[in-house]
Amino acid sequence: MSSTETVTRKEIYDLKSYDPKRSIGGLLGRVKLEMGAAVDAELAPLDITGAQFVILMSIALGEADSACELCKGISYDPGAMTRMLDRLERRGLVRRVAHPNDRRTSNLELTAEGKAVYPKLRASAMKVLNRFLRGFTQKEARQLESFLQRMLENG
Amino acid sequence: MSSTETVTRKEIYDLKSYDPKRSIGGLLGRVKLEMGAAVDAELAPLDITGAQFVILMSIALGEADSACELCKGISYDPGAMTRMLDRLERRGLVRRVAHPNDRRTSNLELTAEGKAVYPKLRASAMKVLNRFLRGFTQKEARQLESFLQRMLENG
DNA sequence: AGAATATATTAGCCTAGGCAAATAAAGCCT
DNA sequence: AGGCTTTATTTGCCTAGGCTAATATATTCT
Repeated sequence: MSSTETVTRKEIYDLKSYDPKRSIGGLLGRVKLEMGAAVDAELAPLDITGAQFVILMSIALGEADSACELCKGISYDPGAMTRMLDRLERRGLVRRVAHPNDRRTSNLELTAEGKAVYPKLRASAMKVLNRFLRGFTQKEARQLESFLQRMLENG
Repeated sequence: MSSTETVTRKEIYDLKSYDPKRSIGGLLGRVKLEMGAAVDAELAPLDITGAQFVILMSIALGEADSACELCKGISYDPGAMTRMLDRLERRGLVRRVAHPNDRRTSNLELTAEGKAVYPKLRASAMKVLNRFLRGFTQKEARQLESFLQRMLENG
């Protein structure tokens, strides 16, 4: 064993090297913030917020058809979800339809207007995302996806 | 040119392949959310929130010594910052000291208690971050940092 | 110096999410 | 059927950030 051996660490950051702002944590928060603002700006002409976008997408893609499922899917507060859906319903994008067998819940559907804006939402989000990924190769993007996926599984 | 050539795309996502939830955007939001919750949980015993952590770190590292600089550094609302500093001051972690040459602003300092908790904050944040990065090699972590940095520069 | 401009902070109002309690309807157990 | 537990949603209250206007200093420009 050489006296100058490189120690193989299990941990990524240690007390010496950890710089909050340049760390993955700091960068991640920052990127999320900027990307969120960019999405909001992109959707503003449609009078739809980034938060609403997430809900609309979930419904459109059939990932959830009730408030409860929506909450489970994205760790969102049920009370906040009620109000979110109230807004989307008032806004004419979503409809609550009585569930045939369960009177506790409502099935959620996009209205005609909701279906009409959906492709625009999709395109807007994609546009922003592609902008932030300018200069990335497909391989790098897939790698970044996999890194984030792994972090999620570690959480 | 072969009829089966692979088209080199400039854009990472296209209308066919873009799946919001599995996209870098969706994953990023999710990871941020989970990591934020984990940091909050880790700091809860110290009665300090994740948001407060960010401010305290900025002050501790000398990245900002006034409310205004803090806001600039992290895109935070000035009004919210006033109230944030009010809370930190009431909490006994931060002190506003008169600036000798400019009576509009105050210099921000950590109190003795602030300085005392600082290492704990640092350790807590690091711990959470390392947990989310379990299984990552140093090389992968550096690569992830660089990806995020590039996204930030694209923003 | 005096006016116009820029900067730093603060206060008021609004929106929106988190939490806990309330309500309602299922589902289960016997 | 009657009672206990679970599930789904809603409501009220609290906290906290965003936006705008107000206030107080500084700075700059004649």
